[in-house]
Amino acid sequence: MSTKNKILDAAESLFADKGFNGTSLREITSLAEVNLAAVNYHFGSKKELIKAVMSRYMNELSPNLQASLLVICQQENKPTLNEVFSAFIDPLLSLNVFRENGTSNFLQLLGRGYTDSQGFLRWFLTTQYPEVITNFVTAVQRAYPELSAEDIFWRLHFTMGTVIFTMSSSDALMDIAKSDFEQQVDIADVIRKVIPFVASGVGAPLR
Amino acid sequence: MSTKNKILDAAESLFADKGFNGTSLREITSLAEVNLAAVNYHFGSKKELIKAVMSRYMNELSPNLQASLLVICQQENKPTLNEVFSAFIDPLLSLNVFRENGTSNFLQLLGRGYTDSQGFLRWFLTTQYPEVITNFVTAVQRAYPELSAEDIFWRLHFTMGTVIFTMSSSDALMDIAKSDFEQQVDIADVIRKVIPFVASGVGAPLR
DNA sequence: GTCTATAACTAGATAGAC
DNA sequence: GTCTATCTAGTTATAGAC
Repeated sequence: MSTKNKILDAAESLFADKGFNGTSLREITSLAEVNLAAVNYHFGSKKELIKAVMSRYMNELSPNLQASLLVICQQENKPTLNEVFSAFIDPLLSLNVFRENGTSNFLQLLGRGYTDSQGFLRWFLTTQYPEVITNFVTAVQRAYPELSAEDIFWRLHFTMGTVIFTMSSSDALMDIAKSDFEQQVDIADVIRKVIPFVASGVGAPLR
Repeated sequence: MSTKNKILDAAESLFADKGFNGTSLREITSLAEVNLAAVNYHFGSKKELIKAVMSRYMNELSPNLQASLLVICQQENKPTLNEVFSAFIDPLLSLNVFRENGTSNFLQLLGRGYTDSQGFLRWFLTTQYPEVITNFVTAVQRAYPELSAEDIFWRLHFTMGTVIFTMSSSDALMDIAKSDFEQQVDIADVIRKVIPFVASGVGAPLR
């Protein structure tokens, strides 16, 4: 395995766990068992390393998600909101095949991107991968045409909040569920629990 | 105004904006216009300062929220979920009287506590202020008795995620709403928008 | 490409004068 | 209680030998 990939793998799990600010290049290179200077040789800076970690996932997820949403948008019958949100399940879970713990790592990283580092990652994602958002909005509009553009805007942000926050504390939540309820849950279970919640929230009656 | 309070005020707004990890004691003391050494003199350490900032809000909010939830729990008729969640509105908004931007600062800090600093703040809040959670769970159980304890646990965390995430990016969201939809919204409006969303999410049908 | 060594800087914390 | 000065340890980043 190349040095570059060893760094990406180590950075990914440390970033997901401790945030971007909370992780030093020294921790990354020592977990990756490569030299400290290698990060700057291969990526130029810590900021570029963060982008590279996220891009590796987005390039894997984005086409799958596009395809999945396209099916929803092009089907004859009007989709339900549950169907729209369920379109995320397979693309997200396929990240687990792509990389060990891929789904939860990716979603945690996404959460970090919105809270760490004053939104530079949010800017990066929305400018580099805008189609994902556009397609999603279209799908929601088909499912619930009475929702105004403003309401879609607000409720989609509520949805992102629910998912991102849940995923960024998913390890802790799964631990609590295990100790308090003897409930053994994995990331797929969490996704299946959160979808009815957000679908119902987005579909809430208007005033 | 005392040095101690100047530090608390400065720390609060910097922490809310840039996170606990992202804010240095030097930034805090220079915004507060006090000496660097004053933090360690008055609070002992940065960690203790974080606790002090949160405690100031929790001690204000907690009794108001308790009273508000008690009314819901003791009323004759079974409450709706909308009523339960609406019990949060006044106590949260009263933080704006207590401190400038109190509502949004507090909710942003709460969000930071779940993602920064590996959950030490979550531990602090749940052990120091357990009644808040207990009363809330009781109210939800009255409104929706079919929900199991596990489901309540998960859905309440989804709710926290929605609210906390929304509030921690509320400034950005209100700006976008203004420029894209000519919609002038304030923090109270955002709260009124989010409540039907979470009430409907918590009330989603079981499988 | 990979290493050592180190520059240049920032962090939290503290000793001791006033 | 408040200050300056400083310590120790951490950070990112880079220069230059191999």
